[in-house]
Amino acid sequence: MNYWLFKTEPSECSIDDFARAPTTPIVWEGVRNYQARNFLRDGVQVGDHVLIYHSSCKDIGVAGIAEVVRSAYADPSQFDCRSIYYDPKAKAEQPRWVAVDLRFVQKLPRLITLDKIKSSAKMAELPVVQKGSRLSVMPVTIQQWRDLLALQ
DNA sequence: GCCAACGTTGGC
DNA sequence: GCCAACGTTGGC
Repeated sequence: MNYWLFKTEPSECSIDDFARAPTTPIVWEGVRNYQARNFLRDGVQVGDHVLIYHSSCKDIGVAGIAEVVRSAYADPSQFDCRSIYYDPKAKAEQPRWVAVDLRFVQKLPRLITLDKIKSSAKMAELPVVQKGSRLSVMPVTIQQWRDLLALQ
């Protein structure tokens, strides 16, 4: 089992959206970066646990936890010309992008803020605090997972 | 809205 | 395959 951190802009989809419909699978689509896609396609497995991280917003940080319930499949939004994620170069017989499905596990009682993560020496190696790190899907070690959740 | 740090594109 | 120009991300 692996651990991950997924970034999302809460104005698009936030932990509260998931909490409101906790039994509805969360379709994680729209990843349009090859390195992040490769993690999704080759690494993310059913049963993996995921930190939901809110970015590009007022309250930045880890907001909750989800679990993978479906591994990588062709991201439907790449074929949808009305979608902001539409990719005219993607072909049905050779999809470029993949999606996974998640299940809501919990919203953390309090956000683990980026400030707090940065101020923890144990989190120095966490990809999300590395300079220039912009991946929306990043691996997290079990130790980082435990240490991070211990910050709350 | 600024800007650093990427990633992508396309001409050559 | 190089690299300049352009686009995007995301914290501040």
